[in-house]
Amino acid sequence: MTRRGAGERVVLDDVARRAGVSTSTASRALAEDRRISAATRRAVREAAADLRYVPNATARSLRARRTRTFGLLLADLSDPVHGLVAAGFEDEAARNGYRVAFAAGQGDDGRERRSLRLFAEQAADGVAIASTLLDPTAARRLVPGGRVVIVQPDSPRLPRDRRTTIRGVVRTDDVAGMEAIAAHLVACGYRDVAYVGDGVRTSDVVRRRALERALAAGSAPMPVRWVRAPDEAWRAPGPVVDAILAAVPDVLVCFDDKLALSLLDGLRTRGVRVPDDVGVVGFDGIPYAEISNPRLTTVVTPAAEMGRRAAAILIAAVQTGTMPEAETLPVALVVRESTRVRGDGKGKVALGG
Amino acid sequence: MTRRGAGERVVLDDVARRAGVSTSTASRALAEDRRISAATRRAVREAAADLRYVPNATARSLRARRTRTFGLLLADLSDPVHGLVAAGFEDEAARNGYRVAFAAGQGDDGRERRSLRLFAEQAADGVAIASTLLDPTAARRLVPGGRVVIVQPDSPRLPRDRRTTIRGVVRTDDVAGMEAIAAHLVACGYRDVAYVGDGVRTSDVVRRRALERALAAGSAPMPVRWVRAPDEAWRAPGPVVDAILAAVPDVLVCFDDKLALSLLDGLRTRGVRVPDDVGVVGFDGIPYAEISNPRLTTVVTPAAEMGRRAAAILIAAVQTGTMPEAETLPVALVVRESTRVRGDGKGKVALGG
DNA sequence: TTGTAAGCGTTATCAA
DNA sequence: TTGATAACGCTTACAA
Repeated sequence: MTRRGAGERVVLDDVARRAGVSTSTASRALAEDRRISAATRRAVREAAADLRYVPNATARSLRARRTRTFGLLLADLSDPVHGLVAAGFEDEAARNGYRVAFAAGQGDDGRERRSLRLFAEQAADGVAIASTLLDPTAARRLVPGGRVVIVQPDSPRLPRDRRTTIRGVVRTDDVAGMEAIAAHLVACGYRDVAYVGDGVRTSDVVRRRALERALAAGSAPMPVRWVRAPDEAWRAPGPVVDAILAAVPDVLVCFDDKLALSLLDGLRTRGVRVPDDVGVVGFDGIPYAEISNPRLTTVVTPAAEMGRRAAAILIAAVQTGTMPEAETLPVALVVRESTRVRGDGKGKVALGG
Repeated sequence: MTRRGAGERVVLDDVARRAGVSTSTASRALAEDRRISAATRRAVREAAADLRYVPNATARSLRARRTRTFGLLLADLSDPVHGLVAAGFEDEAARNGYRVAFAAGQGDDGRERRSLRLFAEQAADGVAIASTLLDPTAARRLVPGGRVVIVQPDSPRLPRDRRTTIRGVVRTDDVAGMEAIAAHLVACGYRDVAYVGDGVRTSDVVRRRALERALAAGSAPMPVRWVRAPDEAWRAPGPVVDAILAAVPDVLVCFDDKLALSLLDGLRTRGVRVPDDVGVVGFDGIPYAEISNPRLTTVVTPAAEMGRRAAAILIAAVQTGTMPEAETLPVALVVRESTRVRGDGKGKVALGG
């Protein structure tokens, strides 16, 4: 009864016994409690080391009523943007002593809810959700404690303009990004602009509207055509390319880089040259956009930083007891090869007038 | 004392009380224990639903001495291959009721060990490690229970050839992949072959050796030149491109797709045309290789499937008590635009073929 | 069929 | 400065 079998795990009692103290003293000693004498502390530390004691986080969590675990829910771990968000989140969390449990929602409402429930059962101290259709209120209801931060919310019920105040949200300044794109398009002399996106996702609508508004506001207002590309069009861009070929615009502004890069390939297949025949602009700044051929002009968003901020916000929420207000991170237009200044009416004749 | 405050979490006792049964009956009822009458079970279920009861996984784990959690340790979550491994792992784990905690080791030995220790404290039921320098034996020592599976081990102490038997390992058949590449190079008529890699990582050495061996074995044996590219060369391929330009070979076989795609860009910058001036071959089959310009000839490895197998192996190990033997997953050469049949004075290959 | 009680490994309270 | 003891919330012998 006294001796533990070979396979048994070493517990605090074993350490205490070996150090000749009580369990509580051992516990306090390992926590470097000042009330325990230095000598006793050392003795306990040594006993623990000798026995290769590994504290049981489960028991500790049960007692402490906090797990030092965050949940991270995202649509797809293999997506480059989400991968970066996850990397930043994990880094910041780990740096502060938090573990990260994660789940992939696959954009499926049911799966997302089930994952949140699992996080709730785990008693995660906080949950971050990336690119979800759930709005913060709904998500919070599913997480006891309601400590939820949403990264790049895609809820139709959530205001995304910069002025609106809301808590527990991290987003990029997409409007500023589109304004920068618009200015660039004007500077390049593009006239016939088309936006490529699904028209459904909130972030898609926000970006398109921002582009329209920015281009309508200039000294020479320009309308924006709209090429519909279903959500997963980047996997098989053929139909979208067909739609584009029906009336090739001067420049395509794409919802994101994945779609833009996919169109680069699709257009090449059909013999359309970028940027000679048509310019292409992306959004996100995924790593590959830097080395595509042609390299992609895009708005770079700080994906890893968003993850880090999400973790930081949760940590702050744990410490202060209140959820910090939304953060909107800056973006930057990076002009590369897929757009360029057009000749003064020379070269290609504009199709759209 | 009887009534819980508003913010308090609902526990099993509350459910039991509301259903008018004891805690144990409630517990059994929620577990659909056949000994509990159907009526009681329903009553308890309803009470739980009314109160929005969420079971406490921490308490359950403490009692059950298993957490239904796996740990996943990989170098970098934002790497496309690792992202896919993680996605597959999470999918298979979730499908079987396991949660996944993950940590990024950043290729740093100290971080890896610390992460494994955290998994140990968490009492993870199993741990998967991707692309680590730790060999299974060392890793197992750090994880109580030793339930560890290594995906694409990179340990110099681990045999990677197909014949050697070992437990808890999932890897791709790199040798077969390189043999396929060699056959393709021969078929294309390439004579001057160069391998680009760091010469340090075990997987790098394995791939290079396999290529050398395969090319030496043909009816017309060919030597393989070796262009050194430090581990992170893909981030800044300039120096490697310089080395290549010093004596441009017929074809470059790269350690992985990241490096190959980066070289595609670097070569283009210097005016070297692919595949006209030099062929390029990658390894891994990351999504972007399908739409690069030119599209990349590469060996496609089943990254997501590796993750899934790793999870399946851990699940089997939990159930059977023994770690299954190594699995070697098949790979497939996919010929695209970055290589092509030489000579015979043919013109440029048409796009989009 | 249901209830009582013990215990999983910690930490915090209260005494000494 | 240290030790006994009671939780934390759940599951499962053992009783009834």
